[in-house]
Amino acid sequence: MLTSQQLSDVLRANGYKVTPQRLAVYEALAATKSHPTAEMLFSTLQPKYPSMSFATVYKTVEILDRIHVIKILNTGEDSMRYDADTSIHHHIQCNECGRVDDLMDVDSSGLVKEAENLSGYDIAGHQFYFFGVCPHCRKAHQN
Amino acid sequence: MLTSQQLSDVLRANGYKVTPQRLAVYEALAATKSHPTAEMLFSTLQPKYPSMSFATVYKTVEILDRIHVIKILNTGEDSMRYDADTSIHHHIQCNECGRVDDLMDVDSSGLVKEAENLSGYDIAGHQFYFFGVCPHCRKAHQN
DNA sequence: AACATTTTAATAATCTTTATTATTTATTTT
DNA sequence: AAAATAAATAATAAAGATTATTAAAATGTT
Repeated sequence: MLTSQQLSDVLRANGYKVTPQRLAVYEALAATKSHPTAEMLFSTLQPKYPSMSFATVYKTVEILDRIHVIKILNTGEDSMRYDADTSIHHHIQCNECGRVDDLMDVDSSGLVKEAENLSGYDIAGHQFYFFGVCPHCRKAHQN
Repeated sequence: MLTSQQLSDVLRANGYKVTPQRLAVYEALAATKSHPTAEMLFSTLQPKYPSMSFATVYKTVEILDRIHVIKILNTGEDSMRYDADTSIHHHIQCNECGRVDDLMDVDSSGLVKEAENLSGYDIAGHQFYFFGVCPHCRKAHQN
C-alpha cells in the first residue's frame, strides 16, 4: 500500500507520467480487500470520474502491474482480479458466492524451495489458489 | 488416465453419450504432458477429425471437466489449459517460453490444512502455480 | 430397422481485453 | 509564465476466447 506521493515517485521513476486517473485507480484498489475485477473498479470510479473509460482502467492496471505495485489474480473466472497488496500471500475463493479472501499467514517458502529443486526452474513468483465454501455460505446451509 | 472403455463407462454413468469426438479429445489430452489450450487441442485433432469444430472442443472439455476426468488450468494467460491428469499435483510455467510443466512430488496437504484453519472455509480443491525460467531457457541465456 | 433423444457442426453472439487515433493533459524548455 | 514536446486519455473499433443457437447427424433403445 503506497501513498499517492510514493506511487507518484514510482511512476516517474519508471518513466510514466502521474495522472489523476492513475492515482484514482490505485486508490480504489488499495481501499478494498475484495480483489475487484476491471468492471468493479470501473463502477467504483464512475461516480468520481464519470469520463473515465474502460480502456483507461485496463491500461492503468497493466502499468501498475508492470511497475510491481499491484498483483493480478486469476481464479479461473472469465475476468482477472486485481490486488494492491503485493506482499506474498495467497487466496481462497468461495465456490458458491464467488468472494475471494486473503490468506495471509500461510508460509509457502518451503514449497517454493522444494519446487525449485524438483523442477530446475529459477522461480520468480508463485500464486496459490484454494477453493471451497466460505464460512458465510456454510452458515447459510444450516438453515 | 483412463482407457477408452473406462471413459465410455464414466460418460454413460453421467448420462452422456459416447461419441468418437469425446474419446478423441480425451485421448489427445491424455497423450500429452504439455497442458494444451483449446486451440492446441483443435490443431492436434484437425488431421484426424477435419470436420470437428471449435465449439465441440469447448463443449467436450466442459463435459470432461464436469465428470472430473480432466482438470482446467489457469496460469493467467488469455486462454485456459487442460490436463488429463487429475491427481493432485501442481504446475510451473516458464515466463519466457510459456511452457507449463508438472510438479508432481510437492506435498501440499499441510498447507491445505493450515489454510482451512485460518480461513474457516471448507476447502474442496486447490491449485498452485509457480512461475520462473525453465532449465532450457536458463541454458539459452548462457550463450 | 425405426424412433426418440442427444450431439455435432456451423454460425452467430457475447464478453473480456487490446489496438487505434484524435484530443487533451502533463512535463520540459524557453 | 508561455510555448513546445511528449505522453495519456477517451472513444471507438478490433481482436480473441468462450458460449449460445439451431438444423443436421449420430447414438442408444425399442
